[in-house]
Amino acid sequence: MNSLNYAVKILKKAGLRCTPGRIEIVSILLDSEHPLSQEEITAELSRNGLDRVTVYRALEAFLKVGIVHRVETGDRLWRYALCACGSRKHCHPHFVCRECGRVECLTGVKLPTFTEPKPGYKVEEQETYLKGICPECAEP
Amino acid sequence: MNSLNYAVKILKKAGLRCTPGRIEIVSILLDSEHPLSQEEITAELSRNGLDRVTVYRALEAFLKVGIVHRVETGDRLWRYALCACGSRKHCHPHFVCRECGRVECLTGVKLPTFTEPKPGYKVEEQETYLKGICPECAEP
DNA sequence: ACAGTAAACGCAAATTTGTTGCGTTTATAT
DNA sequence: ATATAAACGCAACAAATTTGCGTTTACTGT
Repeated sequence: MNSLNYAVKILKKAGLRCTPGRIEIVSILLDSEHPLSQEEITAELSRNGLDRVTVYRALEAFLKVGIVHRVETGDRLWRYALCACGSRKHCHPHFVCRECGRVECLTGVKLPTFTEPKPGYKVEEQETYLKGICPECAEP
Repeated sequence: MNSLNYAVKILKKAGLRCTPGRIEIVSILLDSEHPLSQEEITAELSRNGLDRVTVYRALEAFLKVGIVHRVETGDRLWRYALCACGSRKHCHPHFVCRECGRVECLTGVKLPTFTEPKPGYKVEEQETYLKGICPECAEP
């Protein structure tokens, strides 16, 4: 199934409307290897793209119904990635390159789970960021 | 030793000037159980406090010489805590309460260290945020 | 197919958080 | 005491995101 059709399916399942704009956003996220910011998404939209605000609102709606997760890596940009696990909890750590700023989901890396790291402190969500240098930026 | 005297010591050791403003900022951080934002610090300053910009610049200077570490927990606020370990790397995870927004350093909790989670991806710094509900906010 | 309705949209303006420029004050080494 | 670089205050700026509001559009139920 191509990503446009799959995007429709995702939106329908989430109970959101299948507008051309939202379908395209989901499809862009589907095709991306890493979480994207509003600006990156807007840049990939077809010529007569969407308003910034519309993209922000769509992403917020996606977050609310749990089809994306949101990461903040220290550069004060929200980035969004489709969330296979279907919850807002981050099931994997994220790698952030200090050179190019790209964020990568380390889906293969398992994390220890903390439920109550200190008496009375109940954990609902867990995020780990590994910051460093990615293979492309490490090139000599 | 009271926190004002200790603050002077910290600043001297870091090679920074002991101005009344910076001494007070360090002393506020010393007395705090958790990382503080510029706004929280400014609120705790004595009546004729400091300009926002001055606080930001002081915190930036502290970060540069490594006497504080900075956390960003997803609400787009920088928070700063004195750093016993003397490095900018975060040696412990942080707990973030979804109700009151307060951030706590989990100094007792050990984390597994990743050096190369994926071939070619070199980790320099590692941050873990545990988000949930703190004992005070969990009260019925 | 068609009308009604809530969701989605676009545009303008506002908000929030942090930064820069620049002239003045002050801690500290000499 | 004095020179000087660090620290400061004020005003203006900047980037990312949010809010308000009127218009358009996808979908539900005839």
